[in-house]
Order: sequence, then structure tokens, then C-alpha cells
Amino acid sequence: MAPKPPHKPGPPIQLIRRIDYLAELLKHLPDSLPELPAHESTYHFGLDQELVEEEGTWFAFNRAFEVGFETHKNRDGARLQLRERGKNLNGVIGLFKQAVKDISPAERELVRERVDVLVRAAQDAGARIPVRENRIKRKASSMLVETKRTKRDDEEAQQKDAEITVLDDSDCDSDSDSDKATGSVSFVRSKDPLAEQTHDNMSPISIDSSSDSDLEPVELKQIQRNARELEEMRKEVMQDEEQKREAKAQKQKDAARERQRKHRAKTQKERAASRANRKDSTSGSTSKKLILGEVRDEGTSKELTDLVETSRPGSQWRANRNGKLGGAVHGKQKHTNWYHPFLWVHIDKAAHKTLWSANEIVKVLKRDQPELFGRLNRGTVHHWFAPGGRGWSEATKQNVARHHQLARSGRVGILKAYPRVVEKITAKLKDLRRSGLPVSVSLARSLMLAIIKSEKPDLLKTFKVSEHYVRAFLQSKLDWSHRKGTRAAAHIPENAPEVCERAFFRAVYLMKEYDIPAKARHVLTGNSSTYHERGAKQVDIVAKDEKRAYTLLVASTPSGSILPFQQVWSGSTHRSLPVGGADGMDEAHQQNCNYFGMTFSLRATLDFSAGT
DNA sequence: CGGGGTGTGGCTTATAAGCA
DNA sequence: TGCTTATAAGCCACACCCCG
Repeated sequence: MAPKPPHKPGPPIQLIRRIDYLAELLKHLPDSLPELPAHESTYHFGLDQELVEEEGTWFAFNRAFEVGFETHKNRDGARLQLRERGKNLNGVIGLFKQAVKDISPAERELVRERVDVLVRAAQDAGARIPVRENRIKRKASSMLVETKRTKRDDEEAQQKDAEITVLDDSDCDSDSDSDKATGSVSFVRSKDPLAEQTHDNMSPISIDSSSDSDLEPVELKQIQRNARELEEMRKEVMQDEEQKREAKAQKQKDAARERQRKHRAKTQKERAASRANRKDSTSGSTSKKLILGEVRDEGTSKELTDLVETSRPGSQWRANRNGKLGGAVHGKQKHTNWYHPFLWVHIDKAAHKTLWSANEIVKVLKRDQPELFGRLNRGTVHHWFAPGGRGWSEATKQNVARHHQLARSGRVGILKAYPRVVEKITAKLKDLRRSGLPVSVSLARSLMLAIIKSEKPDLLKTFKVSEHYVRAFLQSKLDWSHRKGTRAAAHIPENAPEVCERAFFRAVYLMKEYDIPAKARHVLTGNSSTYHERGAKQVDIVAKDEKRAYTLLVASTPSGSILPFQQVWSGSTHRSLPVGGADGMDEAHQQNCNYFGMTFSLRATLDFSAGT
């Protein structure tokens, strides 16, 4: 599966809450500020879409903000002052909310500053949120306190870190912001009496012995001992915290599991109940409604109850292996293979119709074909989408193309860790096929054994390269299947006896040189079939019986006279042509001297036609 | 402001390939 | 044929939006 692109995080909730708080403040500005009609107001906030496209959201936001509030006119240090209240000013909230969606985290920080400026301006102008709306106020003001405290805490922490260098550890950087904000127990904060003592008694200390100090050796030793103890305590605390975190994570996991278990139990119960209901609701008004089509009888499509199983390509696997010889018994299949062509055709249609909304797709499908899509989940549909949402992902397209997932996966099992070996094997196999040699399992196995032996001989201690593995390799890695040859790849050459003799002596030489026993020889029998690309139109193969066939074109004029015949032959060399001294060639020339001719095509597999 | 609907990430489980 | 593994299905929860 292609890796998912990193998800772009949305604006932080704190920022949204802060903007909401500002909105509340702006709503409660005092009446002393004028509320101007739109044409008199200078507050016109909105993201100019053209600017957004040309310069980006951040630029467009800044421009709108500046044009509205004219902060450049304020003298140094002067606070922003609101000139009016009402609808026009409130438009700035929309501007903020629109902008924070599309900008970077760093830019969001700057937006946060702008919000703070406006909050101060509103407070300066006398905005007060009434008590009855205290919920938001509490929330927001607590945030104010929180942020202030965060800053202060951070500064303090930094100071302390600077002072007690022995405690300065990169691990401490990983302390979450929330920890800092709440001032929770963290070792750096020097809540520890020992640490405080150290802090009170000594000025900057460092475990680094190279630091020049005027301290007496005894004092130095004491400090170093303290430092070590501190270090140990720090480690203990860290470990403790780590354990707590793990325990918490585990607890959350358990809770989630329990929730899911309960949910499943509930749905099962509901299903059972609905089945029971269906059984005894076949009479009276329900039957009438059924006949009239007012309600849908979900119990009538009995054959569809096995949809899940039917949609799965590997159901035979279960039938063949399930529970045999005391083996494991797998339960009924539960996952539907939605890539099944009969299902996917509806899904694809619905997707285009609903403009790629997972929720809509599922709704439409469930409404139109509840028997088929009653169990389809919108989350599942969502996972099929390409990044961006409109269209299917590449992985999905591939799954649809092969009607299910996983097959032709390219997996090579034990050889996965040795891509070089795999590459060598596939290259050799492809070369063999290019030359037209039939590739059988035994040939492929010998080849693989030879390559593995030379590259990674250790593997062969346990790995047998079984024929089963070889078949799987050919299928998984090369997408080859067992094919019948369709076309002769080459003919027996003129110098065949000579070639055979050379091959014979080469074999003799090898056997003598490497002491190869005679029984190790293996003669590949002539074979009219081979492993070859699945679905290929032509399967070239050597030693295939030559087809003696040609195409004869018979044509006539509109008036009915028969034209000279045209024969179309095929061959791969000029030797396929009739030679000048062929039997009957003179006769042909004498009888049809006006008509006899040859034409060649320049294709790899030559076609030539002869008109007589 | 609350309720319902929607989009989406992440967790758990099922499936089938792969290996010994 | 038992066990392992990669990937998809199934499901939930959270954030956000819209509407009355």
C-alpha cells in the first residue's frame, strides 16, 4: 500500500476557544462605541480569494487585518483601539476562523498574538461578558491564567535549568507542555528537598569535573556525590512516570476493548431479536404491507445471507483445509470482499453520484440495496479514497482490478531480506523466457538453488526451495502462470549438429573439471508449455511444432471477375521467403509473369505476401 | 445551546498468503 | 496443517458543522 501522506493538523482547540472568547467580548462592547452602517464603517473583513490564490492565506489575512485596524498608525507601544462595534467588527471573527484553517503552525502563533491584541483592545474599551454567560468566560479566562502561568513557569524552569546544570537533561525536554502548564511534579522543577538544598547552598554546579571551581576537593566530592544521588533519583522518578504512563495507556486500551466487546454483544443481541421478530411477523397487517410493498421484507433474499462468503475468492481454501486432521476450524467468514465486481459496480456508481462523500455513498447503497450493502461501513469506504478525497486510491484501484486484495502481492517470503538474490533470479528467469526456453518448475528451482548457493549459501541449511515455494514465487513475484506455447520462438538452425556437438563437449568439460557425477545431469524434456506472464497473448517457445498456415486473400471486382490471389505468410528471417531456385518457381514466373510479386513488412515477426 | 449529522484517524479483528 | 504476517474490514470516538 502506498504510504499515506502526513495528515495536515487542524487549528489547535486552544486557539479556537480564544477566538470564541474574543467573539463573546466583541458582542458585549459598551454602547458608548458607535455602531456604524456598512458604508460608513472602515471595518470590512473577509479573505480576498484572489489574493489567497496569488499570495497565500497568511498574506490575505494580514492585509485584511491591517486595512481594517490600521495598526501602522499607532505610535510605538500604543495599544490598538476599537473605533466601533457591531456587525462590521464581528466580521473579524469569521476572518480569524477562516484563516487559521489554512495556515502553518508558526503563522497560527502570530494569529494568536493578533487575537490577544484584539482581546486587550476589547477589554480596554470596556467589554464585559455578563455573568449568565459565565461558562465560556470561565473557560477562556482560565485559559488566560493558564497561558500566563505557562510562560512564567517556563521562564522559571529555564532559570532553574540554567542554574542547576546537573539536572539539565535532554529527556526533560520531552516533558509535555501540559506538564509545564499545570506545574505538575517534574523533577526539573526542583520540588525535591535535596535539589532545593543544592540550589540554595551552591551556585552553579556541574557534574562536569572539568569545570574550574574554587571549591575545596572535599566540597567538590560532596557536590559530585549529591549530583550522582540526584541523577539516580531523577532516573527513578522518570522510570516511575514511564510506568504510570504505560499503565494508563494499557488501561485505556482495555477500556476500548471492553467498549467494543459490549457494543458487539449488543448488536448481536439486536440482530438475534430482529431475526426472531421476522419469524413471527408474517401474518396479518405486516403481510399485507409486504404485498403492497409498503415495507421491505428483508427475509426473502435467502441466497444473500451468504454474501460475505460468496464475495470472498478464497472460500475454497476453507473448504479444503478447515478442520482436517484435527486442524483448526475457522468460523464463518465475516468480512465482505467489496471489490467483488458485482458489488463494486454499485459502489463506484454511488461514489460518482454522491460526489465522493463516504457517508452519502453508504446511505445511498443501503437505501437502494439493503440486502447487499446493509453491512457496509462509511469508515471502510473512507479508507478507499485517495488522499484529498475525490477518487479511489491507487491501492484500491489495484484491488478492484484483481477483484480482491493481496493476490500478486510481490511477496517472496524468506528471500524478502535478500532483494539482490531476488533480482538476480527474476532477471535470469526473464532472460530464459526471452530466448524462448520453456521455464518449468524444476528448471526455475535449479536456477534459484544455484543463485542462492552462490549468494547466500547459509539460507539453504533450512530453506529447501520447495517446488511449492517456486510456484508461489513465480506467481507472486513475476505474475507468471502455467501457459501453453502459442508461437515458435526459433527454428532448428542449419548448423544444429555443430551446436549440439559443442554443447556436448562443454558438458563433458564441466563434468570433468568439477567432478559432477553422471546422475546429477538432468535433461530437460521438450515441453510445449512453460511458465509465462499471466494473460499474455503470445507465448513464444522453442521446439514448438511449426504451424504450416498462411492467409489467402480472395478478392473480386464489383463486376464479378476474380482478382489474383494474395497469400500472407509469416516468418522471422528472409529464409522464410521462397528461394529463387525453388521448385516450380520458373513455372510460376512463366504463367503469371505479370502478377507475381513479393512485399515485406519490417516487423520483428516478418509478414510477407505473395501475389500470383 | 443542544442535538443530530458528517468527516476522519486510529484501534481491533478478520482474512489469506506464506513458511516450516 | 499450525503459526506468522501484511493488509483490509469493521467499528468507535472525536472534532466540527448546521439547524432549530
